[in-house]
Order: sequence, then structure tokens, then C-alpha cells
Amino acid sequence: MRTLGYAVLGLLAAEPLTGYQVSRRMARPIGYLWTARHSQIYPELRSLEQAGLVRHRVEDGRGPRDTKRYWITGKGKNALRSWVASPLEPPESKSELMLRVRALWLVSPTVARELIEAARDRHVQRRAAYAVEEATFGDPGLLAFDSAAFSSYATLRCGIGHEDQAVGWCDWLLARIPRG
Amino acid sequence: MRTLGYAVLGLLAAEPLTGYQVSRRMARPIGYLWTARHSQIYPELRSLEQAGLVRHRVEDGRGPRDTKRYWITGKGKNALRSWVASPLEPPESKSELMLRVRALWLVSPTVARELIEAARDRHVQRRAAYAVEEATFGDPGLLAFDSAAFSSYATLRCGIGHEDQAVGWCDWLLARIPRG
DNA sequence: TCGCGATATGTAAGTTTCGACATAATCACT
DNA sequence: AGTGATTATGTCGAAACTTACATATCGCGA
Repeated sequence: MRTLGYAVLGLLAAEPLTGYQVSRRMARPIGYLWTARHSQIYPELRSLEQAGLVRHRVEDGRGPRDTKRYWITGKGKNALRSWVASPLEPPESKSELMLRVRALWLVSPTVARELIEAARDRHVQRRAAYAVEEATFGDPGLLAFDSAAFSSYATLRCGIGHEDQAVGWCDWLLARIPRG
Repeated sequence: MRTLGYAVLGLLAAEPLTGYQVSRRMARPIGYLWTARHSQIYPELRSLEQAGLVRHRVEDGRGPRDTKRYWITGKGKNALRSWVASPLEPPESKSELMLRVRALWLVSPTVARELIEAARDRHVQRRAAYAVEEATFGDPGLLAFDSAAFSSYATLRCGIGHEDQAVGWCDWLLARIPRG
């Protein structure tokens, strides 16, 4: 099975969700870890169901079609568990910003400065969004290791560290771009 | 044009390369920013040439076919420059590790510890590889802003910061996983 | 000298992901 | 009363990417 399937299972492990709710969750904050459009989610849920990893029940339909609420099955939870424990491939890490920075010597200092300042702004904004989220956890020291909240908090911590590092790097670079 | 095309143009902007050399460069260190298999590179070079952004000359063939060396054209350099200056979409950031961490509450502390320790090891190793690369730059303070070397060094700095942050986060998490 | 790996370039088939299209109810605002 | 955003679920074709297949030469160690 592919990663998207496990991303969906990971969401359903915490609570039953409709396809629409899954695709909303894949935007933020799960979207900072893995993203998918709704056009991927709905087929994925069907194939997970065919594999016996999730099941659905039809509820009242607010849109043009019926609303289907999905639950994870015991088999699905086991699949998720063995995936977490399975060997992890080295991350692919595609960064369009870094690719552009590699070509920075071709453009003027002004253009370079604009690029890095825009990137810095976005990192500051996301860092602020993370800070808001962090506040909802209360005292993180009280979270039990085997709670879903602690797992979420751990990923949030990584996100915060990542944004802080990125902002610091932008400042480092901006200090080295000559002012026109 | 898509990002892969600009990644290739970025490499050719510094020096003429064969398709094979481009695919080697896309492994490391460019691979930490963007990756592609050779089966993507060769068709991409052809389509870049059709668009007039690169040109090739046939040289001696060591393999079963002719060796083609590619140069970037003036048009290609301009395309690369405007791409660097164009508005940047927010990064997609897919992290399978974070996805697994989000499901960490489902597995035993022992399994969790193994996952994070393995991840930590890989970050330490890559950090060491970066340190070796950094040493090849000599005194970074001497690099001119408009040199390809400075651009490379800037991305390397970001990579180093990223790995350091990741190792720190792994240690933070490991300290919070109960010992079995 | 025999096999193995690296060099070197490509094609073909399959999978995954994206972007656009499609539909319709409900709710808030004007 | 009408307009538009949000909720809600899906299909379809295209683009991007991966994996496997295909081929041939050179250098190196066993």
C-alpha cells in the first residue's frame, strides 16, 4: 500500500470521518506533513474499504450525494501499526526555494532580496499559526506518551523548530545580499 | 514549464553537462533539493532543446550510443532568471516520518524508540556529509554574492541547519519516550 | 579471462498526483 | 429574492514520476 493510504488511516485511527473531513484535515495541520486533493481521497477511501482496512455507514446527505462516514477496522489499525514500525526510506525532500537559491547568482541582489524576504514572511506566518495551535495543547508536560494528542504535539514541535530554523537561515542570507 | 526543467537549467547554467552527468548531479547534493531518475532527465533535455532553452553537441560515444553534451542558451538563462523571480507557491513538504510520528501513540515505546533512533542516525549521517562538503568551500566569507559557489554554499547552510534542528528534535522526543 | 560494476543513453509500461469539470443543498449577506 | 460561499461527493483526462527493460563499452579485481 502507498503512503496516502496510511495518512488516511492515521486520521481515521483517532476518530471516524467523512471523505470531506479527511480532505479538510489533509490541508492543515496534516497538510504540513502530507497533502492530497479530494480527488485522491475519495478513490483512496474506496480502495481502503475494498482491502478491509476501513468501513463506512451512510448518513444524511447534505450535498448532492449521500454522506459516508468511515471507521478504521481492526485490520486497518494493525496495518497502520506495522507501517509505523517498518523500515523508513530516506526522505525525498523537494524544495523549490532551495532550487531557486542555487540559481541566485544569476539574478540581481534586489530580485534575490525579494525572493528571500517573501520566503521569510511565509515562514514567520506559519510559525505564528503553529504558536496558536500549540496554545490549544495546554501544558504539554501532562500529555501521556500513548495519547494521540502527544503524537500531534510532537509533530507540531518539529514544525516549530523547522520554521524557526528557516527564519534564521533567511536572516543569515539577507545579511549577505548586498543592498542596491 | 515544470520545476524539473528549471532544476536541469540551473545545473547547465554553471557548466555544460551530458545527460548522464545531470542525472548524477540530481543524486547528491542537488538530490537533497530535487530528485529525478535518468528516465526523466533524457526526455526533459529533449523538450528543453525543443523549446530552445538548451542545445547539444555530439561527442565520442563510450556507451552504446553517442554522448551528447548540453549547453544552456541565452533564452534558457533568461527563462531561469525569470523563474527565480516569479512568485513562489508555499512548499508541499511531504514527510513520511512526521506522518508516522502522528501515529506513534498506536505502537509500543520500544517500536517508537527504534523509529526515532533510526531517523536520528540518518540525520547525523547527512549532517556529517554536509560538513565534508562545507570544508571544500574554504573560507565562505570570501565568496562573492554573484558566484555560483556562494549560491551552493547558501543551500548547504540551510541543509546543515535543517539537520541540526532534526537531530535536536529527535533527542527531545527520545527523552519523552518511556523506556521499556 | 571472466564476471562485475560503472559508464552511458534511451524506451515502455505502470502508478501517483493534479487540475478541471460536474452537481446540488444550505446558509449568510444584500 | 438573488448572489455567492461553503458543504459535500465524485469523475475524467493530463501531467509527473517510478520501475523495469534494453544495450554496449571500459576498467578492475579474482
